[in-house]
Amino acid sequence: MLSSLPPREREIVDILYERGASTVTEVGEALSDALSGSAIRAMLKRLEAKGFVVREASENGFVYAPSVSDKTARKSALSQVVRVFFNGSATSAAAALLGMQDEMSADELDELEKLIGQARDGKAK
Amino acid sequence: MLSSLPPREREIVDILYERGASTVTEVGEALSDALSGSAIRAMLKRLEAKGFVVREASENGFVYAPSVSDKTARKSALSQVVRVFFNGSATSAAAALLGMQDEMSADELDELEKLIGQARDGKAK
DNA sequence: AAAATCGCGCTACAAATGTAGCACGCTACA
DNA sequence: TGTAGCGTGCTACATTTGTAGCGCGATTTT
Repeated sequence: MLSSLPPREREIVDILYERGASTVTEVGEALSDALSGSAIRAMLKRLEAKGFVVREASENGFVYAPSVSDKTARKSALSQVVRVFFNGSATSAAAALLGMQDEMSADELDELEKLIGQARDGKAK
Repeated sequence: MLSSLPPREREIVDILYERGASTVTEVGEALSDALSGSAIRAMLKRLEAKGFVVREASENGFVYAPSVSDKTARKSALSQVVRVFFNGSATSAAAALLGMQDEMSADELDELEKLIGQARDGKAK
């Protein structure tokens, strides 16, 4: 569980999910406050030991990536929030998302409507 | 930011959001693994010092509550997830929520559709 | 009123976390 | 062809977390 990670480590995996596989330097750039390379490496190492990230060698050094698939991670992050903040109701969470619609275009709303239709169909069957 | 909290402290605030204001004992019951009362109290104390929880005396001891309103916390939790796991797209997050629709009834889907309509109206104006 | 409880705060301490410094090997290029 | 620069992997260490034990006052129980 991501939520079992200490803040800094958590921040780093988050970066990895946000930016995708990255090198130590890239992680450093994304960090909220600058850290020494070795500090970052140490974090990454622990993360690797705990099994949250994997690394792979490439030309300019290692690239680190989350070991859990985006898909899985998303799902668990989402249900976490739903449980804690929305009484387990995915619907109210979705509603809240709608409320932050400054970032939602008309097209996106259409898209969502379509998805709702599909969900309903799936249910009907 | 909640995400700056160490795992255990985080777990405790989560409980506070999930269950609402609680006593030490109640927190203890909700905890994933049993802790001594004093351990919990110590956590809560730190949380209070950091300003994440507030406490208020009542008949049977203190009740602890998150200092940040549910509303605010929800919003920030949500946008956190959206940023990290959904490339900042609230829409795809909502879509993913739909995907977890085992828990969504037809009524809820209707409700959501209505909300989309409203969002669209708000935009149109 | 002595004894058993209960919630509380304090202190203490082991373990985990957060961070930097150092020495090493591999480029690149003056 | 040395020397300046990366990226790396230790090791070390201060701080923070995570947890329990102890002693205290208030409340209940015999």
